[in-house]
Amino acid sequence: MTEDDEQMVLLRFVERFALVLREAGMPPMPARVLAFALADDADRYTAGDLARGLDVSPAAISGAVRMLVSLRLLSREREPGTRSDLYVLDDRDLWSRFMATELETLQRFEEAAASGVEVLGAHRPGGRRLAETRDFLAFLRAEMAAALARWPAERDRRAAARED
Amino acid sequence: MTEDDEQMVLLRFVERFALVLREAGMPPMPARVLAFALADDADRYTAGDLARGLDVSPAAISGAVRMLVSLRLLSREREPGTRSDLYVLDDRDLWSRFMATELETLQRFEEAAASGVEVLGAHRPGGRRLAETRDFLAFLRAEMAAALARWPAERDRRAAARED
DNA sequence: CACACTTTTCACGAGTTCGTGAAGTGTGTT
DNA sequence: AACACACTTCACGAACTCGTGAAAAGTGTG
Repeated sequence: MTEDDEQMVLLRFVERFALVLREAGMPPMPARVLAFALADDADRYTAGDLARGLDVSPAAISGAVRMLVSLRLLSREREPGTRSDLYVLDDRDLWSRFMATELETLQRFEEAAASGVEVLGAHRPGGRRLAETRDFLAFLRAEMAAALARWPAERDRRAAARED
Repeated sequence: MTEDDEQMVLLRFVERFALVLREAGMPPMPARVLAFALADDADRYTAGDLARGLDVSPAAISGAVRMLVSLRLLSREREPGTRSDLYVLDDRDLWSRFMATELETLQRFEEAAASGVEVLGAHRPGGRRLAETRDFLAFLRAEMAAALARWPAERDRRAAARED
């Protein structure tokens, strides 16, 4: 397999994975950058690396990494004496952080439902449905947070099991 | 508070709640219809009810309810001898069903990650990251499914507690 | 201090999505 | 059988999103 073939395989995967991220609400370019940083073998990238690797304009990278950094899915580092930032995908708990943003979404749902109960009144059918919604969301959010907290131990347990 | 004022309060809430649904990936009109059906006091609606209630064209309702029905968030009923379908929001486990679609998204992530491990190779850094991703997603999906299964009992427990 | 290099900002064009009005379809009524 | 009513489909216009190229800004080097 030539180097170009490998790159092709990688990019095809990137598009496939990015598509799922997009369906989950992430804009196309951040999705591609995240998928690429995850699947490519390097563990730190300059903006130029990402642009060349994905074969897109540097301008597109700029916006994408800004979003990913703000979501804490990528972190920016700077080696002293160099003129470009390095973007690092901290894979140790990348997905916990990804899910943490989902939890925030869940919380916004919950707050919206709660405010609905307030303005519409809990005694009416609509308000009662909203109250149930709010309770369910609160329950689910707590459960998810607990599950996320359990993951590191679970991961180590699995890794230890594989050692045997 | 006049009837119009109440309607205004309701519609304001609908837009607020729909916004969160949209941020979670639902198109605007289905989001509004779902929010309206949830917060308004009726428990079944004709397409016309929804169009008038939301003050949008019947055409917009048509597409929105089709999507919501296909997502099983709304169900279609037909009273014999009437010429319009009735849309029912089955609030008993509306949110479990909503979350079930989220679980499918999670599964697509998982499958995409797994296929990446296959084509890229588990021994390389990128492949290893994807394998961890796959494992995390599998863990989380199992945890969420378990939490969803616990909800009905939990809800009843809470309802019983309120009775005291 | 000017230059070389990288990244960012900006404005534009292509493509997509959304909701409407108008026409069409289906169903029950007279 | 013709009509009345409700809903659906379709094509359009408006608004938005996305990624690009060009210009600007920032940063280390000679």
